[in-house]
Amino acid sequence: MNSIEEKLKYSNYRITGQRAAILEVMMDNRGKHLSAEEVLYRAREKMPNIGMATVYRTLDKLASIEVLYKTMFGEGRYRYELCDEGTHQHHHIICPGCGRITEMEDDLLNILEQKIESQGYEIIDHDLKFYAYCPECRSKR
Amino acid sequence: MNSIEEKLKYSNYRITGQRAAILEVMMDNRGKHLSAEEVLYRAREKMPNIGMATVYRTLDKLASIEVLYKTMFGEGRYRYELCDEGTHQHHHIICPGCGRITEMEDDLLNILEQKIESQGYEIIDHDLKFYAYCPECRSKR
DNA sequence: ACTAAAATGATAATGATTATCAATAATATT
DNA sequence: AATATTATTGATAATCATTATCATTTTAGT
Ligand SMILES: [Mn+2]
Ligand SMILES: [Mn+2]
Ligand SMILES: [Zn+2]
Ligand SMILES: [Zn+2]
Repeated sequence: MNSIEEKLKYSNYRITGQRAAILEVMMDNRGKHLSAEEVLYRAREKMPNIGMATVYRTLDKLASIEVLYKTMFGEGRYRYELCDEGTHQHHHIICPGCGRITEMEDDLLNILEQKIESQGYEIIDHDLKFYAYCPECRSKR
Repeated sequence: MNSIEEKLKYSNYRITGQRAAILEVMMDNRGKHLSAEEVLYRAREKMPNIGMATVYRTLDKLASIEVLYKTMFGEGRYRYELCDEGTHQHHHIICPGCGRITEMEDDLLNILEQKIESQGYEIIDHDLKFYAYCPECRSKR
């Protein structure tokens, strides 16, 4: 169960026009971290009458089957992005100066996860964020 | 600048009765993760007229000088706890079944942080969460 | 075509956080 | 000590992202 198609198939929920539009938006914006509002705006370019409740519902559904990754970068609203396929979800570096979000691949967490699993837990997900001034913002201080 | 007293002193903001009460609440609940509402409730036991705006203001202020750690465990509201002194902030394991939060010490992130700093970033903070079914919740499935 | 279930969109409701502002308290100045 | 200046407080209203409601529409299975 790895590709988006498989996840959708096994979720057995209907691929309506609205949902396809939202998924397209997310795929068109691979690597970006979109808020529900931004998704609504872009989805309306494909489907002018789509409502915001549908956007919220669909984003949550896609997140629940791990097609999307839903997280908050400390601004009081969730953002969504396509999940990494196969590999571990990447980490984020958020600059408190300019708000820019950088991504980071790494496998060190596997070690921690093994430790946690050896204590009887079943890991579903993880979320690692660094708050760090980026090189540009640092030079401006 | 490590102990709470030092942090308060260098922050030079006034230690009013309300602020002392809130700080006391947090110290009485070391290891717990309290919402603003819970802090309000407990603070009112010491100071019946304290208002909720003051609680929010104070919690944010204490978080800004790193006396408190403010984070969200995926339920749409922030929670606050005393910062670890000296050492690195610990990590959290959140059980999607029962909501229980477990803490975890570890130093592996130092390696990642060095990597990030070598790229010119200046790290302020980090936040690592694992979402994992706890042993009890696992056996109930 | 017919029926049952699922999805949609408009709108209202919720709930946590923030802003406002007059009243009060703390500190500095005389 | 009295006064002036500044910060803090609490009541309340405002904000804003997310959720709930519900009548209507769409879909899938027969
Ligand atoms: Mn990302
Ligand atoms: Mn903790
Ligand atoms: Zn920056
Ligand atoms: Zn549990």
